[in-house]
Amino acid sequence: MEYNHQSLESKWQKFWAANGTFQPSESTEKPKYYVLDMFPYPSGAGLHVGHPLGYIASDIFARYKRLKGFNVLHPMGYDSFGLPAEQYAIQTGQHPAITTEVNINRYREQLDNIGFSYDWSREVRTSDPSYYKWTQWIFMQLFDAWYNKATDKAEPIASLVQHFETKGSEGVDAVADEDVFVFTASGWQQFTEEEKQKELLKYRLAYLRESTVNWCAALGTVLANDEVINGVSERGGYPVEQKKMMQWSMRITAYADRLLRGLETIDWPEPLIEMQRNWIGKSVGASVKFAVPQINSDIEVFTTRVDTIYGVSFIVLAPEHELVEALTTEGQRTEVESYKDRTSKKSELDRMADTKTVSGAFTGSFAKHPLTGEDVQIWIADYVLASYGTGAVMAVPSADQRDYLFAKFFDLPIIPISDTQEIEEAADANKNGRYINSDFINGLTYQEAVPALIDRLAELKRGKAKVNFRMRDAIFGRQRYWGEPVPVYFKDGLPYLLKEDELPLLLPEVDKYLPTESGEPPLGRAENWKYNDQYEYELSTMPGWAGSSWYWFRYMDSKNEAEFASAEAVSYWKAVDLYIGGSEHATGHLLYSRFWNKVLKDLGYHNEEEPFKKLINQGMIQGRSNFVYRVLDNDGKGTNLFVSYGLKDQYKTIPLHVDVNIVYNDVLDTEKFKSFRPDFADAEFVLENGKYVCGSEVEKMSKSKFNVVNPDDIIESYGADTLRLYEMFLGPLEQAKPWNTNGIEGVYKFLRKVWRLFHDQEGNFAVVDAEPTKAEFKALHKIIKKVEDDVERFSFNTSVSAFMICVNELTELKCNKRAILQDLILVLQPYAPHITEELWALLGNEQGTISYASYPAFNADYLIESEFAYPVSINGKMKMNLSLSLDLDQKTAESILLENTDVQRYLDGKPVKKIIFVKGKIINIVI
RNA sequence: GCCUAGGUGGUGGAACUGGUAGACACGCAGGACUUAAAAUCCUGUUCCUGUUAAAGGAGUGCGGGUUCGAUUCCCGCCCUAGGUACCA
Repeated sequence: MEYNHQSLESKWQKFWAANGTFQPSESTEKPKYYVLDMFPYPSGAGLHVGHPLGYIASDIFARYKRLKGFNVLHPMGYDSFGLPAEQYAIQTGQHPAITTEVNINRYREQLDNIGFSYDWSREVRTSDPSYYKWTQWIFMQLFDAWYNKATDKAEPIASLVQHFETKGSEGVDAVADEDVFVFTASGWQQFTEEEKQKELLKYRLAYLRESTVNWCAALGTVLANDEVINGVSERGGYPVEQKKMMQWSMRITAYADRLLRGLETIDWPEPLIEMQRNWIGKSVGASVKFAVPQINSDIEVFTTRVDTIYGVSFIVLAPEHELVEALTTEGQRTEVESYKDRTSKKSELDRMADTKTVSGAFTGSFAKHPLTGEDVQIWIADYVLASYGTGAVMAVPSADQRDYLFAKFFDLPIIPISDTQEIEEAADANKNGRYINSDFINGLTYQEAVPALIDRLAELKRGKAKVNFRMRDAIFGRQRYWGEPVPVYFKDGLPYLLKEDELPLLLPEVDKYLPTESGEPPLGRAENWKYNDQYEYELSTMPGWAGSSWYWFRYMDSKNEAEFASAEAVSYWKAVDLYIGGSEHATGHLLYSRFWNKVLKDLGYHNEEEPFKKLINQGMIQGRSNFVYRVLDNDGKGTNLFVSYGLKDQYKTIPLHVDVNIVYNDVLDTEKFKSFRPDFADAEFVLENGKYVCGSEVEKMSKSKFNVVNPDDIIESYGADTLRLYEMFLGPLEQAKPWNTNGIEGVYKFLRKVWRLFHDQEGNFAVVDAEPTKAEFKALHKIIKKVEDDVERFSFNTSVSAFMICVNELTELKCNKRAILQDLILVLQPYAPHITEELWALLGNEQGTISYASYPAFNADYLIESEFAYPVSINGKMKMNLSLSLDLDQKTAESILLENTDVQRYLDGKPVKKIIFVKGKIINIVI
């Protein structure tokens, strides 16, 4: 029988599905292991060959762990709320649920073809009411919680209410809005219900507040900061403007420090950790108040270099700063107004791009330096951002380059503050010297000056140590249809939660998926969209990241109707042990998930501070486009003559994308090319060596570039096992690489060789029970050890090579012994599950039992060779081969060496200075 | 600018804590089997010198250093990819 991947693979895929082979047993002595893939958004284009890379890696790992005796949870689902289905609905009127269903079915079909060991009985879809019921439930938990800094965790809002009732606002140390009131217990009791709710909203983790949002008019929705790239929307590239709106927000800033600290406890790629760190953007410094007597107010600034305070020669405010109006004197009003006007006209994009030109305007007012009491000028300039810190900076031209340029341009004083500063050409921010021109810190070092200054400022009530974060609270509303409804209704303008048993709040039907005439979100079109026919429901829906911020819990207990997951399931499966996905989610999904995980922990639903213990980023697979070269006539018009790549420089040509699926190893199938496009039907070719060779280029995989390779086509011709092995063989998992089908034959050949090991030349099954030789055992034990090492460090590409070497060795040895081959396919099973299941069955084992078999043991004895020749260098240069027993001790080896006449000849009679041993053998002789 | 990762044959890539650089695969060249093709198998394939060969020399982005020995460690530079930015 020949290796027939098609019948064999579908047979085993059906077997696994019918037998529930990959459902973990809930009651077991085995240790648990949770392997998770980032679930996909089911787009209409289906999977291309780049998508499954990470899924294949995690599947290999999951199958490996099962063979190693773990109880493995390896689920899959769909992040099925999202913009494309809604855009499609706007264009065609088809309900997004239908589009989504169709796309999911196609995804499922494609995924099934690859032979993944998912437990599909746990599948989740974020757009399914039985799922989003719990997304809404979690929103309710967040609404009903506040962050207590004293206990450093979130607590039910009831504990805050109780505190207010008994002690008033005193002693509450919360992360909250800035405009919270101060009141006594009786003061609280005198609040009306409305006033109480209004006050509590300032503390809730999910809260409503007017905030500046990234409004994208073209998409008709607000976008999160990470959905805006360089001032345009990530999706579609439409312009984004700043707009004030009432918005649901999540108080993620309360967790800034814990999100930062947690990064040290998890095993994630360094670049990803770095990205989250930057995103959170913690800066340790001080806030300092500069008094402005004219307006009887203070300007508060944030600085990370309080030690430079005696170098302050002016203050700069963002043009949008709230005090600018009051500070502007009559004489300066025209100038300030025109400057504000100019900056407001500049788009965010221009303002970011243009960091070279210095601009600003003097307000005419002065502030008092908190320590010297001197007057410093107050300016406005667009290099100060309203959105960071306090929107105001103390300018120290001698130590900050931006301040330096500003001071030079407007001819403001530059005061050196350190004896090591060199400020002829540029600012010098070094902290190495001792201070000068700095009153009581003169002569001190940086380490001494900072605490002294903070103490003095605190004494004067002009400043204090402060930590500032770049991260903002996350906007949690989208003016969109295809998302989770927020389980909230409004009474007298204030939000109230639905009751828990009223969930899920189902997404209502609408006539169109567009905003209403009055500019309300699509839900404004729903008929009678009211709570108890009386109170308006929230009209915005949740953002895309809501459903994905907790989904790993749902897999633990996906059918549970009473809880998001049972306490038993959550305490058994704990956190995700291995998470594989792309790095594009670094500051979105992966941050929000950590946030929600911490909230749910604080509220007592589980006990894991971090949701994803180990994370691997699979590299993106790019497309590799092929080109043909069309010869141009004298008028520069395209002819029907195409010239091969190597000869194209002899003609005037224009490159055209050609479908990579009619090109093999860069050689064009000219017959297929003629039917590729109607106008190529009578194409003629200038060949080289009888072939038409195409050019190539690495680009993004996309339909328009004709470089999309569909996994289904590969599986059709080579099989899923080949696809799996080849995707791993392509290179290191974490590295980005172009897809190139050229090498796939080698992997396919390998699988046929495996098949032939079990069969004789006539194709009959021919495995014998004879005792294996030492050489055969050695080949086997080498591969067992290698694969074990490789899988544990996710080096799948080197394993594939090792398999090839092993099979070549066994072929050479004509090995057809059961004891060897049976273990070989067990080791190969995670990589190529179909062919190994088939061979396992051919060996007479019970069908399907391979998944529960244990990984073969590796025996070191077979790896140790007793005697062999190996090279020895003299003074680092390769000189000779020695044949020595390995387990010699150093002294014996030395004496043998020195007595050996061959060796002496190489040493030229010189004395030996040193003999270098590595792992028990002589590597080098120094003379 | 800053942060992170990386730079090895015609190509993808290998070399685990410094120890025979180029495993394995593709491609290419030659050969066997075959009427032929497919499939399969064998040989060669870093570059330079050398008629084949024997042999020698160079060689892991560039320039230095440490070491008996460096793709690996250190210093300085160049380039590529990803992230990020008037963040005070």
